[in-house]
Amino acid sequence: MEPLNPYPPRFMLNVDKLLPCHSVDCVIIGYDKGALSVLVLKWKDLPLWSLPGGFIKIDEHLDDAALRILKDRTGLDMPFLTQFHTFGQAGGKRMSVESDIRELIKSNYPSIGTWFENRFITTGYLAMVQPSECRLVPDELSESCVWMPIKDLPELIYDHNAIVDQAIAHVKRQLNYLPVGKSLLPETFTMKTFKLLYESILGRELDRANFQKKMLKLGMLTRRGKENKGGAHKAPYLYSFDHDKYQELLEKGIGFIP
Amino acid sequence: MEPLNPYPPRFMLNVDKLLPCHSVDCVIIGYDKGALSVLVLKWKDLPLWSLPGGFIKIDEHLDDAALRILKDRTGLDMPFLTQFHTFGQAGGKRMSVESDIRELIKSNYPSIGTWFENRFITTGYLAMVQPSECRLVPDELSESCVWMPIKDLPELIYDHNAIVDQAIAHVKRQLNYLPVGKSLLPETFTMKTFKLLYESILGRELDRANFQKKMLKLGMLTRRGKENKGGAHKAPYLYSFDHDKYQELLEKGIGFIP
DNA sequence: TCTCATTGTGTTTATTTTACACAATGATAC
DNA sequence: GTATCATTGTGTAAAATAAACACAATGAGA
Repeated sequence: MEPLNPYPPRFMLNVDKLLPCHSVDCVIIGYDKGALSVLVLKWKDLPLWSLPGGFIKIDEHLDDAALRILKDRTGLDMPFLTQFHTFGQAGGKRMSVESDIRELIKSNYPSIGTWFENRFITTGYLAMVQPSECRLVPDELSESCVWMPIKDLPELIYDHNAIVDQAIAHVKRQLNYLPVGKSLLPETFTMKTFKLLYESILGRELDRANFQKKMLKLGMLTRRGKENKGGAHKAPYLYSFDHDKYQELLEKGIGFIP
Repeated sequence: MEPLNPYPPRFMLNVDKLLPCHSVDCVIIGYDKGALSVLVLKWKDLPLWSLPGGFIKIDEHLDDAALRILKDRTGLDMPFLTQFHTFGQAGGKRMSVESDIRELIKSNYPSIGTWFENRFITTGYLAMVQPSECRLVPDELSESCVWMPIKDLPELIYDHNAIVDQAIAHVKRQLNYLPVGKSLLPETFTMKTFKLLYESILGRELDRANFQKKMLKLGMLTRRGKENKGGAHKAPYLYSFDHDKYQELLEKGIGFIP
């Protein structure tokens, strides 16, 4: 005998313990093989993609809600995480897309009730992580949780594409105050990797020689030996961050890039 | 015959049409006589000071709520207004102060009911205005609405003092991207006034000659004649902004100050 | 051992920042 | 009138920084 409903309710929100008009969306950025990626969720049974997000418990700090969501998706405990904007749209584009999605949710997950019909204000959080450190786990509504190159993101629900754009713009503008290197690079890395990271964020090429000299002069890098696995060329040094010095420079907002 | 309740309900919130867990607090900054000031409200009948704030209507954009609150207090239609942080505290300091205030509100404004017992997430908005352009109007809970020098603010309710501090820190850090001159200075001004404004924001002295040359070189100032009312000294030029050029420089984030 | 893309560092030039000098101004005091 | 003087507008030299490019060293692969 076939089940009557091919999409039985597998998801239950404890709605009574959540703030009814505020949510969190996370733009989780990773860097791998020379490109920036964002963590996105593929919905169960539905042709929808979205950012990892969630709701805030009645007695939970907003930042803690973001941390919890991040930990649930990536397993990470102490990632770099900061809010970058609160999106307060009441209607317009968001609502028009939402109506389709609401229908889909209603028919597939009737147990959620009218929760998704609430009007939510959502705070966008930016996280920067090392993909290799993550143990990706989709949420109850999703079938998978994957890294997608920022240059080639699928269409996301609501205004999530715009949220990603704004997160990237934030990173670009706040570059001198964000721990991009420390958060996105592995423990040791070559100067070429470091420069490529900056170039993918800034969207422009940097002079190799000047980048190298500037970074070294800041005094936050420690040489860790040589990487002997490249091709037919000089083996580059490996570097790691002097975390104390790095933090000190960041707080003073001393620029890595003018 | 005396009224039974010396504090009759004079204030009614249309609670049904408001988001129940989100509010807006405005740090409205003005500049006058060489000092930065913030607009604060003195509560009716209570020894309390607070920032202008309010709630968001169900179908209102968060930014529009902030605009509405700002217009209600100052009469201004097109001020510079931007959000700078969303405060998501669930308990701690905020709640402990809040309990006193809740008692006061309950006994004095019983019609409000338990609204103020909700847990609110609040988005801080920064506005920069010219005090001389404002027609100050207190809100329903307040008896007055006044400019207070930032250096000498009274103790404010909740965590409003911390919100002000964070707003100022935001202005300092984002100085090169915020229209401080255009927003805070009158139509015409002397270079000395302009420099004093930057000095009060940055909290340090700037070289007079270099400041002047740099600002002139940017090409956003128009000379408007001389100010002939000073003391025994050379009369300074008056300047005004070339608004198009000013906007262009701001968007590119070209620095006024390195 | 020769090749060669890549790497580390040096040098030169242009630009910006900093510090300070100095003449011009114009209301005030005499 | 005119001498005074704090302030203002501009200039200039020194120091620091950024940009552009040169070049030798490296080391796996041919």
